[in-house]
Amino acid sequence: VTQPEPLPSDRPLHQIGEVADIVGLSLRTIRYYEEVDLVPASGRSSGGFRLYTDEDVERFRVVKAFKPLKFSLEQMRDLLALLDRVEHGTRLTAVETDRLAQYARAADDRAEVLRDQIAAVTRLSVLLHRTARASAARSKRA
Amino acid sequence: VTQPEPLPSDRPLHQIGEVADIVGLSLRTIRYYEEVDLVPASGRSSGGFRLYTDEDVERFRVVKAFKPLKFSLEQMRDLLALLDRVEHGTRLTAVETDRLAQYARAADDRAEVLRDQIAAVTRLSVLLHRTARASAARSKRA
DNA sequence: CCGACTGTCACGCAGCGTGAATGTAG
DNA sequence: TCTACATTCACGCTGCGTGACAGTCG
Repeated sequence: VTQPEPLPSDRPLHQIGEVADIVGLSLRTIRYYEEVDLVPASGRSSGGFRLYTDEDVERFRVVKAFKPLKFSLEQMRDLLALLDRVEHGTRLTAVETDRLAQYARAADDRAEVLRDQIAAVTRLSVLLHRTARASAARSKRA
Repeated sequence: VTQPEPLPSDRPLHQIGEVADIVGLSLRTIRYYEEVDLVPASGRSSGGFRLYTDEDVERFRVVKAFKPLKFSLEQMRDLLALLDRVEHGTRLTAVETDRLAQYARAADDRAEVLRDQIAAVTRLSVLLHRTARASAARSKRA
C-alpha cells in the first residue's frame, strides 16, 4: 500500500535565493556546499540557475543543524547519504545502521559540549550584568 | 580599607603547557591569542619561555567562554580591558558601563542562538536514533 | 527593456593545525 | 648530560565574505 509518488512536475523548484531565505544560509554558503559536494543542486534552469527541490532544502536543514557539531565534510556526506537511502526506502546494512547509531551518539556528545559552553557563557553573562549594575550604582552615588 | 596586594613574587607563574592543561586550549591557540594581542604573556623567563599569572589564566577562561559567541577580536579585547579595569578597582565611565551591559545582552542573545542550535541538534539526534533502531528491527525480522 | 536575481572566477581573512629546526629548564 | 618542554618561522587548511563582471528571469 504505497502512496503514489508525486510527479517531479508537481514539486515546486526553488532557486538559490529562496532556499537561502528558507533555511537561513548565505548564497555563498549554499554554493560552497555544492562546491564541496555536500548538497549539489538537483537541477539547473535553461539559463544556468541552480534549482532545488524540497528534499534539497531538507538536506540543507540537516547540514545547518549539524554544523555546530563540527563534523568533517566526509562524515556529513556519509550521514546525508545514509539518510537519503533511508528516505528512499533502501534497506541499510547492519554496518550502516551501526554508523547511523554512532552519528546519533556523537551528536549527543557534542550537544553536551554545547550545553557546557552555554553554561559558561551564562555564568559570564550574569557576572557582566552584575558588574555593569554595580558600576552604574557607584556612579550614581557619586 | 584596601587589602594588601600580594607581591608578584608570591604569585605562582605558569608556563604555557600548564596553562594549556588548565584551561583546555592548545599551545598554538594560546600563542595565537598573544599574536593577535588578546592575551599576551605577563612575562618571559630568562630563556624566553612565556610566563603567565593566575589572572592571565582567568583571561583565557573568559576568552574561551566567549569563543562560541563569535565576537570580533576588537570586541573581545575591549571586553577584557573593561573587566581588567573593574578587577583593578578602576571606576568605569558611564559609557563604559553601558558597553559592559551591551556585551552582557549580546551574550544573552547569542546564547539564545546556541540554545536553538542545541534544540535542532537534539531533534535530529532523536530522529537518527529512531531511524537506526527501526533499521535494526527490520534487519532482525528478515 | 528594466531591475532583481543569479552565474562564475578569484582574492582575502580568521583561527588555528602541523611540521621543522633549534634552544631552555631542571 | 638527558629529555621534556619551549621557541620561532612558515606553510596549509576550512569555511566562508566580498567584490567584479556578466548573464538570466519575469
